[in-house]
Amino acid sequence: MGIDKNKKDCILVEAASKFAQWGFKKTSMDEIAKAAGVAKGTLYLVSKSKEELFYQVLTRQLRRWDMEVLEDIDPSAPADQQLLQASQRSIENMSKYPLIRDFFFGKYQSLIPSIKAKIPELRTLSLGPIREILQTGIRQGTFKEDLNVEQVANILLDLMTATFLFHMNAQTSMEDLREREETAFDLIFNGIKA
Amino acid sequence: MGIDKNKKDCILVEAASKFAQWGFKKTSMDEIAKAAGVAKGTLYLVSKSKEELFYQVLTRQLRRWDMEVLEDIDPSAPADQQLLQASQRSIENMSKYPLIRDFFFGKYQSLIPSIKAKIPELRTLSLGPIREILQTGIRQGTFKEDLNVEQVANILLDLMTATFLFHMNAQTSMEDLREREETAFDLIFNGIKA
DNA sequence: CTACTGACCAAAATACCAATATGGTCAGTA
DNA sequence: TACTGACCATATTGGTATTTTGGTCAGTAG
Repeated sequence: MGIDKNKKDCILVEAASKFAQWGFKKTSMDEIAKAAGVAKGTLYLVSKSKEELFYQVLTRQLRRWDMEVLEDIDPSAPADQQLLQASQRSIENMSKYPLIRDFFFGKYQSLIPSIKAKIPELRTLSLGPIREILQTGIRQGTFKEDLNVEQVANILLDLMTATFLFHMNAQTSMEDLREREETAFDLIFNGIKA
Repeated sequence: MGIDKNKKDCILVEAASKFAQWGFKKTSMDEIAKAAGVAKGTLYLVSKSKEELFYQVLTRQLRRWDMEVLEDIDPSAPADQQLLQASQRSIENMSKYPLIRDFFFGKYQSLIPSIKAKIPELRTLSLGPIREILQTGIRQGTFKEDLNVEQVANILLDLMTATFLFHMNAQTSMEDLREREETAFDLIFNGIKA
């Protein structure tokens, strides 16, 4: 019972594509339905509103993002190296996943009121890989054992977001971005204390 | 020769007030002129265009911001304490100086094309206090002596921006913001290495 | 029976355009 | 000569007729 799994997948994929291309406001449900080869009413078997559909797309992309971040990390490597790789991959992903990036930038805040209530859940999802690596690092003895994992993970995510935000605004070169990433990571890992 | 200093000050003050209240687009030159008790033409003795006037207002606010940050810092205190105070004050200032905050958030990027070219100068201004404290700290032996001051200062500014951005988006409490600030600072100072 | 459709509706967005407001200028004034 | 404000081309606004949109649901196909 319920909607066909393949049809649902197709709808969510097409919706993601359209939302990424035109943004939330400028993408119509008709457009999505047409792209998915489905009647408009069917969209409402997937989600009860456009905002809800967008939220589903967002969480889906976020899970894919997480997978991609974790996917090219060597679990047997030292945690600090894992963390550096995860950071770099996350920042790369900001170009690849405009919806997620805009969410981190707080763009949907004012545009989609209902998303405000969902921030905690979306954040929790976003923090997945970092949190895991931090915990691994603590277990391995690479990181301080009294680390407030949740707090530190949030700060790391903020830092990545801001690094990319600046990169976009100032249109700095990729080399500058890389260098900044590495300095930031070194700073986080070793601190600035003499 | 040139425009009267008091008149210029008055214009810049009123312009700052109006821009902060209505934003760049929704503030008219007529409005500013009226508020400053001056004819519209006089504004063009201060700057050759509206965008240029906005830029002048921005640099002025930025200098005031810097002064306020430095003003309640004890120069004889250890550099790490100075840095913490400067960070906290900067984040407080984000509420007080909406124009600066929006500049950090990259809001004028798309709105005022000419501001893109000015980013490096504005950034240099913004980094003033942090840079100074970092250098003091290195001289005092509080911070590592091989620190890339410019790079680290930029990262710290990014981190503050992002911390406040998240605070705004997720509408977290002031206590949460404070706690996050402190954890972030501890992280920057000591690092996460075991 | 039920997953799915698409004509349908109220509400929102858009295209259009006359009226107004705006950024910028410059001949004139105090 | 520092300053003014009427002036101009252009951009923005308000009003509104028209189209599009989010969402529904009676009906259909399998």
